[in-house]
Amino acid sequence: MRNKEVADLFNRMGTLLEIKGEIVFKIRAYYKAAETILNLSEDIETLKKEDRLSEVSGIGKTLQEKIVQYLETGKLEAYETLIQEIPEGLLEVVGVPSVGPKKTKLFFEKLNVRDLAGLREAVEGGKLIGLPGIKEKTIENIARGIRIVRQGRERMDLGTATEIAEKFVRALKKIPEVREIAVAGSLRRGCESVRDIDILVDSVSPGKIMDVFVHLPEVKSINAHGETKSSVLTRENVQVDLRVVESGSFGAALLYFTGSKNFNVKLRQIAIKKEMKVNEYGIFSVKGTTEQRLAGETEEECLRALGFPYIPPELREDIGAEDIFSGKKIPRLIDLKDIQGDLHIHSTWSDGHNTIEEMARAAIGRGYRYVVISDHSPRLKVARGVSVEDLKKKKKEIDALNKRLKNFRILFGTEVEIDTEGNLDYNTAALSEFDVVIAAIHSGFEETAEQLTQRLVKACRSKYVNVLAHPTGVHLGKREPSPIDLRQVCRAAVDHQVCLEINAFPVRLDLNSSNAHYAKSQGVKFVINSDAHKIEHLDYIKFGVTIARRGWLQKEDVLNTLPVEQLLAFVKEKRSRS
DNA sequence: GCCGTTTTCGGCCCGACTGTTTTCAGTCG
Repeated sequence: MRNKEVADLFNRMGTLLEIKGEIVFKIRAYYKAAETILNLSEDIETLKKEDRLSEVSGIGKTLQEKIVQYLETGKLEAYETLIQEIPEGLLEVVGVPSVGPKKTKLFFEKLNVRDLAGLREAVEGGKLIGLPGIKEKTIENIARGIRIVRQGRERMDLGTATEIAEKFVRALKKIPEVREIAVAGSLRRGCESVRDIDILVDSVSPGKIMDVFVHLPEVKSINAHGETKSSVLTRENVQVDLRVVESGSFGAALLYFTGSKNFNVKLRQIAIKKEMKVNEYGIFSVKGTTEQRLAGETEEECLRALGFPYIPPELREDIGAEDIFSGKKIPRLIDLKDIQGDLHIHSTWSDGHNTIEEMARAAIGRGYRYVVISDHSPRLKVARGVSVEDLKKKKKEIDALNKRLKNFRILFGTEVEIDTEGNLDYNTAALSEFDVVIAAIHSGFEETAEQLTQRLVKACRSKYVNVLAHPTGVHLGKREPSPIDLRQVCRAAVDHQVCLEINAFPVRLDLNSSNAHYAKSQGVKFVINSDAHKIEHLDYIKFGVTIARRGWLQKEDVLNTLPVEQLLAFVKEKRSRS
């Protein structure tokens, strides 16, 4: 897949054209194309080969030619020409907070600033003083922006972001003037990772709320402090934005601040066609110069005014956008309460922190009907994988516990290693003893895409494998997803009755939502698992459900929404088949 | 640069905050 590569190229093109001062619509076309390509479920090379690039909306004749040229030669002439004129280093300059394309151009033309280092020198050398529209305050802001860039504001995982957001929500809720409060933005949409946190408050005293907010102990510095909108940086370098509106606008504001950006743009375009207007204060009908408010209090009401049913935040993305805007029915998405058991849980038998009993009781406390204790296999030495000899003892412990537990089943499972040849780390005799077998790759990620793909495919062919855990191996901030051929893996999974896991561990979230959406289209069945290594991790399951929802999954797509008997029947059927 | 059951030309989402300005441009989301 070279989709990301092409998308990056177009994004860079867009930014450089912005600095150059091209008309905004041309620039927007590049950005839009980049985003579309990034969200394609199909390989752009396949589309090119099959001459179907023109089917992609937002990609016209010119961009098609550019894509073809780049894919074939590895270079784009237009880009090479552009960077002769606008240095590539300016891409990092324009990335500095409070420096946009206009200032970047100004610094380049007047001071020959060509990259971030150049900007820093110019600021420290006092060179910015005297430039048009630049005074002391602006220079201060730029200096701060440079510091922020150098510290690196990375994307957070959903777990970290949720924690920080909850801290702010708790603190703000204590203000009596807060009538309602909600987290919005990418966190509400459940994005795999988020860059900043958006909070929305319903109140008639915005000033008071703002004052409390910017002075909370978590706040390190204040980016902006206005009447209804403020932005701060926490001590962990996380940006938190707060917006205050009144009740009549709360739904419209929530809709607006939840995004996604593309979703909002689309809504507004539709509104215009219907002689309506959408902003954060409401939905209005526009007749000549008179505006009349039609909705605003709740999201449902706003969407209804525009002719839509309620659209869950997780679906307000590019994935499936065409279905939404063409008026297709919104399916009933899977819900956390549909989950009957967690199939991927570790215990002290390998690298877990809690005993089987402790994990089981915690699972009972969360309303589950069963769990699979799926400890690592011996090959994964760092995780103290369970030896073949110990498996018998472990099974005995589980059997004894099951006799004591009512209305709950502990299943005997494993997360068995797939070695570099695609073989499993337990022999057939051992594998046949498990109730459920999860297979996973934890090493040898440096292999080629083809090799990695074949390892997974071969694992699917084993009559004992029921689940492929974290199929791409992605680990936020540590490891990029393996370049596996998901199409082949999906086919093997369907052919051999293997479920693909949505691993809910916040730094993993693997499959991610777009992969899950694609896999569903290929007929794949799923399991959603926490991969818990201690009791508290069991709650991560909610992030997995969020990802599943973002992938348009329904209850019937997910195996661990079934009662234990049907789960075991699924395993039995495969074993009897091969 | 894209796109079209009002258009092949003339549109292309909307508003807050900041810092610099005497009414607005730039940046951000």
